[in-house]
Amino acid sequence: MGSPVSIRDVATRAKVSVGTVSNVLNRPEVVAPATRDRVMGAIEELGFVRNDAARQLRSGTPRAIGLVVLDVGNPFFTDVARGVEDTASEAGHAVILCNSDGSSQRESRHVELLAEQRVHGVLITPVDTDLAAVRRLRDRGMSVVLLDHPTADPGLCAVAVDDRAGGEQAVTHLLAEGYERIVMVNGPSHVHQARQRHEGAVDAVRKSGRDSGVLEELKVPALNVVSGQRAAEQLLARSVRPDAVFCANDLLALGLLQVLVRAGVRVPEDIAIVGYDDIDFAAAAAVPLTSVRQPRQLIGRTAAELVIAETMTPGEHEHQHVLFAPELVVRESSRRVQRSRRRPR
Amino acid sequence: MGSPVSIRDVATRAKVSVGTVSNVLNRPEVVAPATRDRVMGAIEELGFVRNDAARQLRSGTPRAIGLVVLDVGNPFFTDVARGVEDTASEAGHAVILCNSDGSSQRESRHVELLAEQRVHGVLITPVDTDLAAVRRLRDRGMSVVLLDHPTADPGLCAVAVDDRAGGEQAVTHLLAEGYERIVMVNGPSHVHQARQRHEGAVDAVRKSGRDSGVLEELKVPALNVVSGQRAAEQLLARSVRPDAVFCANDLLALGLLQVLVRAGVRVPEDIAIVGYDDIDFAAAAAVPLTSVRQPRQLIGRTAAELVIAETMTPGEHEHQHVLFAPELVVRESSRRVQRSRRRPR
DNA sequence: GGCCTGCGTTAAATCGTTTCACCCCCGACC
DNA sequence: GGTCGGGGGTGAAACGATTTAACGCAGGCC
Repeated sequence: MGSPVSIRDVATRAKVSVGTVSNVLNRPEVVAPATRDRVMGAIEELGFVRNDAARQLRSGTPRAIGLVVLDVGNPFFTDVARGVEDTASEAGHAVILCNSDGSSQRESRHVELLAEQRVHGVLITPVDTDLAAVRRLRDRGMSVVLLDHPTADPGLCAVAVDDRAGGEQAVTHLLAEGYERIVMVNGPSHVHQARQRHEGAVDAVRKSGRDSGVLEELKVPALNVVSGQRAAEQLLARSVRPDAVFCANDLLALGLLQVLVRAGVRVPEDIAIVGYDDIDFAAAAAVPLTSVRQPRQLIGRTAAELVIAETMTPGEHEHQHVLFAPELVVRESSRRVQRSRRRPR
Repeated sequence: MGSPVSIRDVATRAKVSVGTVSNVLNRPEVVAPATRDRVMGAIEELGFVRNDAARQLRSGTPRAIGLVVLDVGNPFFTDVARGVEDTASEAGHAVILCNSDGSSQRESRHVELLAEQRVHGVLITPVDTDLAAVRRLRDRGMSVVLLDHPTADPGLCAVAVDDRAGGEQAVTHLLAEGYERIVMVNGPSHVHQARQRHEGAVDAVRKSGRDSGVLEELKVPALNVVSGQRAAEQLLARSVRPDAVFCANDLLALGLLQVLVRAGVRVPEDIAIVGYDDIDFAAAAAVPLTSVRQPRQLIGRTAAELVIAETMTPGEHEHQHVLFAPELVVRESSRRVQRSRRRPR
C-alpha cells in the first residue's frame, strides 16, 4: 500500500543484504543472475521505488536541472523549454521550470529554491544584466548556462543567437525588396536583444549605402501583442506611413498585423511586415509572416547538453559561448511582387 | 568557494551544536536572540544553503510538486502551468514540469521520475483514459490531481471545466445569432474534451427545437493549427458552405480563420467562427475570435492548492472534484450584425 | 540548602542509499 | 597440500539534515 518500502525491505524479502540490492540497481553485471532475478522479483512484488533524496544525499549527484525563463507565456520560451526537457529527460534528469516573469524578486526566490534542491545546473535567462543572481549561484559551485543572453564572462557557458545578424538580415531583405521607409518597432533598450537587433538593422542600412533616414526606430514598452497593436494605431494616425515595418519580435508583429488588416491596410502591398522569432503562430497569421527564425529547440537542447557535460567533467570543463546564426524565413507579409488574390467563388 | 558547506560547518563557526543551528532555521523562536544572531551571522559568512535532499530524507516532507501536461506548446497549458507555478512557489514548493506530448510512453517515464523524486503530489493531464499511470502513482501513496480530465473515481481530486456546458454555450450563441448551417470542427473522439464539447453542441440544438441537421461534425486528427487549416480547405471545396463553424479549440480556429481570410471569405459575414479556450492569441487574430473562455490560471492554482492541502492533512482529506463553468466571450468573428468596415484613410 | 522548573543547548538516533573494506568458499597453480 | 585469486556477497560507515531525550544551569520555593 503505502510507499515506505525501502531497499532494506527488498533485501529481507529477497534474503540478501542491502548492498546486493543496491548492486542490482546500479551495477547489475556484478551480481549472479540467480540472485539478480530474485531481487528483481522482490522489487516488483513490493513495488519498490528508489528514493532519490537518499540517493543524492549519499552520492552527491543530483538528477534535476533548473530552468528559469523570462516568460512562459511566450511561445519562444516554451519551445526552448521543450528542447531542454527533451535532452534532460533522455539523460534521466528532471527539469524544474521556473518563471521569473521579468521580476528579479521572483527570479531570486526561484534561484534560492534551486540552490536548496542542489540541482545539477541552472539554465537561466537573466532578468538583469548585472547577473547578480547568476554569480551567486556560481559562487556556490553550481554550473550555470546563460540562455539568450550573451556575455563576455569566460567563467560561464552561454547559448544565444546572433541578434545583430538577425536584425541585419531582416532589413537587408526589406531594402532588397525595394522598401524605403522602414520603421523598426522595438522594445525598450535595456533589453539587450532589442538593442542588438536594432544595431543590426542600422548596419544593414549603412552597408546598402542608403541614407540613414530610411530607417526609423519606434520604441514600445514591452515585447508583446498589446504593444504591437498600439504601435499600429500610432502608425495609422500618421499622414505619411512607412512602407515596411520590422518588429523586434513576432508578438509585436502579430498585434501590428491584426490592427493594420482590420483597418483595411493591405499587407504587404501597402505595408510590409517582418517579425522575429518565427514562432508557430507567425506562419498561421492572417498574412503569413516573414520572420527571423531562431533555432529555439536547438538552443534548449544545446544549453541542456552543456550543463550536463559541465557536471560530468568538473574542473576540466571548458566554458563555451555558443552563438547560433538566425535565418530569415520569407513569407507573404514582405514580398514585393503584387499577388493576385483569390476571391470567394 | 565550493558549495560543500554543511550545517556542521556553521555550527563550529558559531560555536554551537548542529541542533541549535537547525533550530535557528526551523524554530527561531525557541533559541535565544544572542545565539540566533551569531548563527545567522555564520550562515551568512559561509554562504550556507540547506540541502533539501537531506531535509526531505529525514523529515519525509518533499518540497516539489510534479506537473505533467499534454502539450507545452499549447498556450492553454502554459497558462495552467503559470497558475500552478504561482501557487506552488508561494507555498515554497518547486514545480517539476513534464511534457508528455500525448505519448503514454513519455508519460510513464516522467511519472517514474516524479515517483523517485518523492514529489509532494502530481498534477496530471492524463494521456489515456484508463488512468493506469495515475493509479500506479496513487498506489504508491502519492496524491494526484487530475487536470482537465473529469473522473468519477472518488479516490482522486480533479479540476476541470464543464466542457459540455461550453459546447452548449457556443452553439446556443450561434443559433441565437441566426446561423443555421453549423459545422463543428472537432478532435478525435478518444479525446474526452472533444467528445464533451460535441455533446454540448448537440444539446444546444435539441434545446432550441431545431432540426439536428443544422449541426454537422467534422473530425480532424489533432487539435492544432495545421488541422484547422486542413479543415478550412475541405470546407472551401464544398459547393454548399456552412454559415458558421465551431472549433473544438482556438488553435483549430486560428488555422481555419487564416485560410478562410486568405481565400477572401469574410468573417463573420460569410462564415462565423467560434473557438474554444480563449487563448490570448484569439483576441489578437485577424478577426478577433469569439471563444469559450476557460479559467486557465485558476485551474492551475486550484489544482496546486488541492494537492498541497491534501498532503498537509493526510488521511482526513476529502477528495474533491472541482468543475468550473466556462464563459462565452463574444467578439467580432461571430456577430451577426453587418459592420461597416473602416477603409484606409 | 535541597529541589523543582524552564530555558537553552547538546548529543545521539534516524531517514534510505551508496560505497568500500572485508569475508567466505572453491578451484587453480606451484 | 598450502596459497593465491577471484567471484559473489555481506555489513557498516557515511551523506547532511531533523528530531528528541537528556542535560546543565539559574532562580524561586519551601
